[in-house]
This record gives sequence, structure tokens and C-alpha cells, in this order.
Amino acid sequence: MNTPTSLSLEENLTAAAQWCTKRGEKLTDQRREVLSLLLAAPGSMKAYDLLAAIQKQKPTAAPPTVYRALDFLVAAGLAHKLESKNAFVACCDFEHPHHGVMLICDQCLTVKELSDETLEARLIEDAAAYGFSVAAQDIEVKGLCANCRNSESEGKP
Amino acid sequence: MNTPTSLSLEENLTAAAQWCTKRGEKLTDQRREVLSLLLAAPGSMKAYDLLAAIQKQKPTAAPPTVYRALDFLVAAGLAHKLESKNAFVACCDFEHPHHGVMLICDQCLTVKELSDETLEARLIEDAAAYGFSVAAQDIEVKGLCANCRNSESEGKP
DNA sequence: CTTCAAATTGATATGTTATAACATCTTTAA
DNA sequence: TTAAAGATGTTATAACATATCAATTTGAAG
Repeated sequence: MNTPTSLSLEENLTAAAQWCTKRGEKLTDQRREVLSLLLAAPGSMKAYDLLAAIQKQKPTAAPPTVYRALDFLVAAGLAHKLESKNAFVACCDFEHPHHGVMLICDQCLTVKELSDETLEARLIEDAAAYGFSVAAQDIEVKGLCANCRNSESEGKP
Repeated sequence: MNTPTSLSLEENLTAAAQWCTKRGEKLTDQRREVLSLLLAAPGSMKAYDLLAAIQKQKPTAAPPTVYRALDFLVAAGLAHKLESKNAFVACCDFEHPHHGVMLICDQCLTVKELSDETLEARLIEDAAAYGFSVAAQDIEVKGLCANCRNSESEGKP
């Protein structure tokens, strides 16, 4: 899913570059830099935070610098936008062209992406019942992740 | 669901006012005006479009005027925000405290809200499998509504 | 190797969405 | 009647995103 599970940062970047090549595109330095920041982040990152990070190396970077890279990464399936937070996360499951279920922790802000084909099928069915044909979907769930639930319950009776 | 089915605009507004009273709140003129605009709109409306509409009656209205009303309406369940479009829709099913599935037509921009308890249960289950407890969810589906699909297929062989 | 076209990046400006902060007015209940 | 809570007025600014056009890089054709 979205979190760098078994692969290292470098391995992820290499795999991403290969994926781009396969698509007839290129993971340029700027795109690679943004993806690298997203992969390294524990949760999601905002465009202007990415910009600030990039400006440390390259002070002339401007908003279009980062938004262009983000547009590219999202189009390539290498990142997702969290619409409800105006934030972005890396996606390591880029070979599959879908946008999964995003579990966003209200407390620690980490994001876990999960996939449920049955759920998606049901959604498409529901839509079809109204004559609606689905092109894309965005499912964002807010709540508390396992870690934060544990921390919360610690101080209690 | 979200569309004013059987009730007239006035009836909807009256029902909304009663709902607010029940909650110990008030549907003030400004809130009523914004809700009225949302109810009358075929699809969703953006905050600054609402503002422009309100300024026709009341030229001194400013962004907080409309954002405050929207915050109130969303909190009361009388409207929903479409995160992926930064837009707002009225919700006539305000007595039920959930955010349903939003079917957003890419072409005519109308919005249909539907409810599927089974789908929601599945989502909560999926999340629970990762130790995640759900507080809120937002499901937005893009595609073509029945009408627009028909219009599209007309000119074809 | 050169040259052209396409893709990418640089740079500036501006558009769009949303909130902070503080003043004022209104309502309500003690 | 008056203090507290709620709602609105007003100004300013923060936060998010894109348009536009110039410059540069890349890669393929000649």
C-alpha cells in the first residue's frame, strides 16, 4: 500500500523511476526530490511544506515547482492527494491504477492506504442503481490509528 | 437524500429551522439565506459564488459571512462539503448524522447523495482490521450521471 | 553534429479558498 | 437592567493553487 514496507527509500525511488520509464515518462530530479520527501514523511505533506523543504537546497524554487512535480506524481499513481486535508502522500502500490481507502489519523496525522475490491465493487453497484457510471473515487476516513488509541487509553482507569 | 424530493423550498427551510430548534440552535437569516441558495442550486455551490449571490442583496457581505453560515450548516448536518471540489451541497436527510456516498457528475456537476449502511459497515470493518477506529468518512465518486450518459450516447452509431 | 520540436523548468504574477482578530450588535435569561 | 452568550460586521491576511510566458534541456530526425 502506501507505506514503504519492505523497500528502502532508495529502492522505492528506483522502482518509481522504472515505473515512469515503463510509462514513457521520466522521474526527473525535481520529481524525484518531491517523491523522496513524501516517502520519507511519516504521514502526509502539504505543498508549501514540500516547497519549504526544497528551498533549503534550492532557494529559487517557487510554488509551480512543487505543484508540477505533484501533478506528475499523482498522474503516475506515485502519490495521492488527500482532498480533505489538501495534502499528499506517496503510494507504493503504483502499479495498480486505483485510489484505495485512506485511513487518516486525526491525532498523529499518519496515513494508511488500504484496498478492498469488494467495497469498490459495492460502490460501483450502488452508483449503477442510479444510472451513474463511476470514473474515479476518493474514500477518506478520519479517526484514530491503533497507536494513538493505545496512547489515549493509557491514562484511564 | 440530498435533493429536495417531495418538499418545496419553503417546506425544506421550515423543516431545517425546526431541526435547528430541536438542536438548541437557530436558523438565522444569513444561515437560512445560504441554505436556501444551496437548496435551489441544481448541483453544488462554491463559497465565493454563494458570497456573490448574497452580495446582490447585501453588498457589505464578506467571506466570513458565508463561511460562518456554511460551518453552521455543515455542523448541523444541513449541508455537506465536497472536499474534492471545495464546494457545498444541501442535505435533506439531516436527521441522520452520517455523510453518505456523494455521486458527483463530471459533466453537469449535479450531486446525488446515497446511503449504504452495508458499505459503511464494511468500511468500518476494514479499518478495524488495522486497529483504526472511524470517526468520520467522506466518500466522493466522480463519473457520469444517467442523464449525461444518455446525452453522450445519442450521437453515436 | 546540427537543428528542430517537445518536454521541462524558471520566474513573476495572480487567482482562489479560508481564517484570524477584534469590534459591535442582539438575544436571552438571571 | 444588565451581564453573558451568541451572532454579525469589518479588515486584513493566511493558505492553497494556477496562468503565463521565457529560458533551458532533451531527444530524435536529418
